[in-house]
Amino acid sequence: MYGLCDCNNFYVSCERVFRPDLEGKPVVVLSGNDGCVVSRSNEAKRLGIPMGAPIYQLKELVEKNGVVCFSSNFSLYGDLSDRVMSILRQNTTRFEQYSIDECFINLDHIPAQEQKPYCERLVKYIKRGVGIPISIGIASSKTLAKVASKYAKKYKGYKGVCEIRSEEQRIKALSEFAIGDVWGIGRKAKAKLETRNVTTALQMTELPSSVIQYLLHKPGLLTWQELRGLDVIDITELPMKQSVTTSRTFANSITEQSVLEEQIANFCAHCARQLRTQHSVAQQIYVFAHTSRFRTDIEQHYLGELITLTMPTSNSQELIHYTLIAFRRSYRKGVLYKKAGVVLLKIMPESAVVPDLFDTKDRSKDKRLQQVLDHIDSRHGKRAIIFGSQMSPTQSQTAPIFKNEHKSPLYTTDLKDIITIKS
DNA sequence: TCTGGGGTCCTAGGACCC
DNA sequence: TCTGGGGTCCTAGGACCC
Repeated sequence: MYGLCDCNNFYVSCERVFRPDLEGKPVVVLSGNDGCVVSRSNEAKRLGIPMGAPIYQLKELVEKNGVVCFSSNFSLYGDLSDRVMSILRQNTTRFEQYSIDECFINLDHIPAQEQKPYCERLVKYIKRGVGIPISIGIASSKTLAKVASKYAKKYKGYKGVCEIRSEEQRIKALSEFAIGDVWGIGRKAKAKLETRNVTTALQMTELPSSVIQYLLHKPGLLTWQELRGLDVIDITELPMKQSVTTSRTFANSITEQSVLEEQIANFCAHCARQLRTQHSVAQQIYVFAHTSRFRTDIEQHYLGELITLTMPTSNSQELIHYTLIAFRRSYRKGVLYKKAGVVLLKIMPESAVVPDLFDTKDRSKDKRLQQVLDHIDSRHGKRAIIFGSQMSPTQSQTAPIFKNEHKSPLYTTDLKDIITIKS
């Protein structure tokens, strides 16, 4: 049996840990650049604030009801996520983290009739110890456990834990569960199933497998089996990410090359640092930048360049160097760039790199330098020391690049001294 | 005026091989 | 007139997730 543990309204709950006065009030957390609503308290949901809505469209509703808005604060959410996850990890023999606020725990080390009370104690313990409310769904497959967790969240009477164990419970739960809410059924799959008059999860399980295979292929078939109680979806925790992305939307469009390059260098450095923390290297870089897709008054422009390196690396300086070369290949003067990003691909463990006989670079020297820089970073905080390319050489940009007007405190020391080195 | 960010898996089709 | 069969690997794009 699995327990799917899901933090309730996670980002909002994180903000409330430090602001208990906001309990019972409508609260939302916004995406980067204070754009869209990405997390809502129950009160905000009740006001009809939809997930993903641009906040500027809700101005009136927000003001009228005193909705409290927060900019996203990912170091805070990551921190609280780690605390919740480490408790759950200690309470199972098999732990699989699925996202920042969700994980599956195996419950087979506990007798069947004890599993529900055990999970109820976990819910209480995490609320008391970390301050985050969670829900747990118990079932024999991951998809059914997700269904159960939705019921646990929906009805107060469950005290945060709902289980689907008997066949009767499974039929009952699925017969009232909308097809589009099933894990793995997105917009397209929902539409296809509706042409076969399927609107509930139960009706999907009643279609023959051949029809599911024809309509939805392998992923759909797996979901179908899971809904029937079979445990077939594997969430193998990849020890290493297969790609690393850093991208941002700017508060105002950027046209100036030097300003854009500074941002792109920053994105690249951020990716490279992530690579090093997982002791891996990348052999490909994809850099992109484009105009706002919502603007109809200007010509859309999309820049995307892929570079393959002869030697995979995690060295910031080297990655920034090639990223900027790629970027300059297609930067166009006068274009209003609204978003940009860097993706590192072809990732492999550092230990798997085979030295190149004809390599002209002194890699051990580069590595030692990088280690010193990382050491300074870890001691004095991120961006304590940065490359020159990460700072704009021109001062013409006066408007802020990003918007974060409602960010909660970081509870970490600010760095005043910034050392710059030539890159 | 203003509209997020970061991932994974699967499939079809092309290139290439014998 | 008529142009095979079987396989692998890679890539781009679609779909989905939180």
